[in-house]
Amino acid sequence: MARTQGSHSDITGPRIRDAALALFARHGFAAVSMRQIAGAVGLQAGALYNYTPDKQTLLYELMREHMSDLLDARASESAGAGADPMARLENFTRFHIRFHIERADEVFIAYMELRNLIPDNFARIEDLRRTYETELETILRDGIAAGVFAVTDPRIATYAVIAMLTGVNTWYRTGGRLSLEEVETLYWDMVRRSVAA
Amino acid sequence: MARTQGSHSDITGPRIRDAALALFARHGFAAVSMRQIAGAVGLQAGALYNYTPDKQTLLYELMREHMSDLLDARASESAGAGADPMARLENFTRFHIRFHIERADEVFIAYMELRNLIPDNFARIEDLRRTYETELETILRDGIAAGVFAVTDPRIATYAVIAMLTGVNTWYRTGGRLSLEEVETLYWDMVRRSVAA
DNA sequence: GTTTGATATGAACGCTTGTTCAGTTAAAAC
DNA sequence: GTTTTAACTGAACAAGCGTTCATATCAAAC
Repeated sequence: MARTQGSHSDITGPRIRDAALALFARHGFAAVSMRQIAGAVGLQAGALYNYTPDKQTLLYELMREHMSDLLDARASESAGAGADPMARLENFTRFHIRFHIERADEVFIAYMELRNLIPDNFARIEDLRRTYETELETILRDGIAAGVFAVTDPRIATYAVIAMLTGVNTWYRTGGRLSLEEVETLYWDMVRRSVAA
Repeated sequence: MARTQGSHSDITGPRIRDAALALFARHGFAAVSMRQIAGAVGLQAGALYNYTPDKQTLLYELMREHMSDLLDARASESAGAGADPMARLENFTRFHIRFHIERADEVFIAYMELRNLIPDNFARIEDLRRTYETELETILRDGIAAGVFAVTDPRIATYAVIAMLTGVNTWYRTGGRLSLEEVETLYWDMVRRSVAA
């Protein structure tokens, strides 16, 4: 009988998700067939349905896990960040760049394939994203209240900073001209100046 | 006989491109069929091949025209912009936001569907984009030379500013809280501070 | 009024799609 | 050693895909 949730050992489920992730990132969700995914892990297409109820859910789970990982990783790192808004903003900036570069495929999918989610799933992913962005907005508001930031509209500034940071993914390649540490510092410099009082 | 380039009156060609544009933007290139496009303009699928040799070229032409329009519009506006780097940067910033919001569908496609282009077409579109971005990089370099900008890495700063500005498209909706003029001013404020000496 | 030629139809082509399922396999449970 | 059960295959399903083409339509040209 078909079965969607894990049993005892289950190494196949993650392998399918990894293959789907790579293929979706390279060719796009709509352009990848279940047969291609199955082929990438040495199975026939029908066997995939032991691990996912359908293709849509496979995509949704990839996105949900990614956003969930993002929020968990962020929670770990912001835990010991102290109260100073400037330090928190630097911490957020460097974290965002590092995490997003480390998971370039997941990030790409989470941005590009939103329209392939059914409305319910779309709303859930957007909710997680809003949670993440709200932390940045809070940092900005705290900094304004403390007089260290001069920002007219914290919500718009949040969008602006996130877009700028996520943009690193469009050009950064490992082994290029700049190390990740250098990139972080360059961007932190621009973020700081764009909001500092 | 089939024919790909315009004849005398030709209102159908543009109507097909408009329909394809809207459908590609909403559902993605791979998820839209030639029959859907044809249906949107009241034709059968076969008739589309009087106007385009294939689906791929239809996509490529949409992107190419968009990038071409962008470069033309930019050339017109930067013509009378003077020599002051600060003024040129403000002009570029406001132009970018305005043009990209006015053509949200085209922008969306030009970013999202790059991977559906065959390599030759991809290279051509990227070339046009690089031309556009180079103007911003030149403004930044001129401003550094003139001592009005303090930017460590002009190429990275170009990427950062473009990403920040294009990000407006992900949240801006006409009739929302802020007018386009207000958005331009908010972003110009952040761009200016992020690069000013 | 006939001819021309562009424009459209609608059926057909071969192929791929997501998904289902009866049947095979092989290992674990008793 | 037999039974149970999860995992997988391979074929099938109906539907849809991009594209081609013989044929029809109909306005403009002569």
